[in-house]
Amino acid sequence: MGANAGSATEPPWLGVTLRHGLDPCATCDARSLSVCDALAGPDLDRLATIAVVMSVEIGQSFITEGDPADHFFNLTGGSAKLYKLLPDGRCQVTGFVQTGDFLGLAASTHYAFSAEALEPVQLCRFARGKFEALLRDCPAMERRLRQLASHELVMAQEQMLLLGRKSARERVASFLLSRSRGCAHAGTGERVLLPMTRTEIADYLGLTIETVSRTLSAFKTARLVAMHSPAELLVLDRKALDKLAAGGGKGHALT
Amino acid sequence: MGANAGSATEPPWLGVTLRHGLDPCATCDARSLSVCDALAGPDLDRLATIAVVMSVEIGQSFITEGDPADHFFNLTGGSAKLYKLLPDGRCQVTGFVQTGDFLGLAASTHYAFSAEALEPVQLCRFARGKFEALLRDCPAMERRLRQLASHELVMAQEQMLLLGRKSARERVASFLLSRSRGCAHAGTGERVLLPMTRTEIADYLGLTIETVSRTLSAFKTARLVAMHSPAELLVLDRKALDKLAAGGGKGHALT
DNA sequence: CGCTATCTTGACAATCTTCAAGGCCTGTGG
DNA sequence: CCACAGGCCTTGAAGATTGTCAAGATAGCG
Repeated sequence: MGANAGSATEPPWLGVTLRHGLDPCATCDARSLSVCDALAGPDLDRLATIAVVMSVEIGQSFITEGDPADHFFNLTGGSAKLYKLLPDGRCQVTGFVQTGDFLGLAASTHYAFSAEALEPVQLCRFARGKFEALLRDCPAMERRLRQLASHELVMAQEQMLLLGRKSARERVASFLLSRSRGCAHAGTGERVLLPMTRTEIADYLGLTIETVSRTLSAFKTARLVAMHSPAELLVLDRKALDKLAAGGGKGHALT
Repeated sequence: MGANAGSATEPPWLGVTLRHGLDPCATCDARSLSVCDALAGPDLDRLATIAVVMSVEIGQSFITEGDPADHFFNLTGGSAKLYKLLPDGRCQVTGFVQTGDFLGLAASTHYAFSAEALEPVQLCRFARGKFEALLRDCPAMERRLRQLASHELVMAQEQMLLLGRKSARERVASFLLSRSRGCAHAGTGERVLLPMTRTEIADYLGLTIETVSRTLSAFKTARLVAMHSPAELLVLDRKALDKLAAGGGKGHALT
C-alpha cells in the first residue's frame, strides 16, 4: 500500500505508490507492447531517468479531466477506463486501456478526460516538459506517437459511428467482438473477459445499465453467447455477432 | 454522397481538376492556417515539389472509406464533410473541415472515413510515401502533426460525449456554439453559417433530420436564435445555449 | 414564374430510459 | 461451515424522447 493518505501536499496521487526504479525501462516487460519500444540504447536510458514508476489501486483515478496536462503515462500493468463527465454526472467512457497503452495524447494544456483504475494498475509517469524534450531528440519516438494518435483517431471515429448510428444490440455486439479479438479459443468459443462493471459498459456504449443487461440476456437466450459469471462470457456464434455489429441485423427476431 | 459515374480509368478523381503549380506553397494563402506553417526555406520548397494542387466540385468525394490510404490532403479552400457509412446506408459524419485543415491522419493502411465537398474545394494532395519521407527530415512538421492529431483526439472525445450522453437539444446547442466560435458579431448576435444540409447536421449529431429541424424551430420560438435562411442563423441568447450545451437544461420548458 | 429539392410540421410508433423490485454472487463474521 | 450483508446484476412495467411515415411550406434556380 504505502499510499499518501489524503495529505494536501500531493492531492492528485491519493492511493498511489511511487517507486523510483533504477533503469526500469531496459527490463520492462511492457516495453515490447508500448511506444517505448521505439527507443533503444542511450535514449532508453534517458527515458528511464525521467520515468516515475507508480501503482494505482482499484477505483482510484490518476488523471482528472480539466487538470493541467502535466504528465504522460504508460500502463505497464492492469487496466483502466477513460471517461468524460457532464456537470450533472452523466458519464461517457471514451475507452478502456491496458498494459502497454500510452495516455495523455488527448490533451492540449489540460486533460480532456479522466482515468480510473479498473484493476490494480502499474504505470510509468513522465513529466510532460521532460518528455517533450526527449521527443525533440528522438524522431523515432515522435513518429511512433503520431502513428499511435492516428490509430486512436481511427478507433474514435469507429466509436462515433457506434454511438451515433448503431442500435443497442449492434453496440453490444460490437463491444463484445472488440473485446474478443486477440484471445481466440478454438472449440467452445472465444472467451471474453469483462473487468469493468455493467455501468461502465453502458457508459462506454451510450446506453443504460439495464439495456446492456437485457441485451446480453437476449444474446444468451439466442445462443449467441454463454455467460459463466457477469465478468466472463463465451462467444458461441461469432458470425451472427459480426453481422449484428456491422449493422446487418437491424430487424431480426432475437425474441 | 457523390454520384460516381463509375469510369474505371480514374475512379477516385471524378470531377476533379489537377493543377501542378510552380512553388505553390511559398505563396499559399492557407499556409498560415495549416500545418505547412511548420516548414520554411528549403523544406517548404521540397513540400512544393510533392504537392499536387486540386479542385473538387460540390458533392464530389475525394476520399473513400476503405480505400488504400495513399495520400494526405490539405484544404486550401472550401469546406467538406468527413463521414463513415454502415452497409445499410446509415451515415455518421465525423467532422466538417475547412481551409487549412489537414486530412488523412485517421488512417492506418486504409482510410477510416470518406470525404466529400460541401462547397467547391481546393486542396493539396501529397503522396503518402513522399510525405512520410519529408517528415523524416522535418521534425518540426512531425511534431506539428502529432499535436494536430492530439487536438483532433480531444475533439473526438468531446463528440463521443455528445453522441453518447447528450439529449437532442443539447446536441444542437453544442453544434451551433461550436460553429459560432470565432465569427462573433457584436450587437445583434453571432452569425452562424451552415454550409451543410439538415441531413448532414443530423448525421453529425446522431439524430434525424426531423429532430434537427424541430429542435432548431424550438430554439427559434424560444428566442435563442433567429433564422434568416436555413443556411444562416443568428445566436440571440448565447448564455442559454451555453447552458444547454453543457447539459444544464435537461428538464427545461422550451415547449 | 414555376419547378424541384430541401426544409418544416404533424401524427403515430418504437426503442430506449426510468422507476422499481427481486435475485445472485462475494466477502465477512460468528 | 453457514448465515448475513451489501453491491451488482437481472428482470418487469410504465413512460418519454426520438424515430418513422406522410404531407405541406419554403427557398433557391433555371
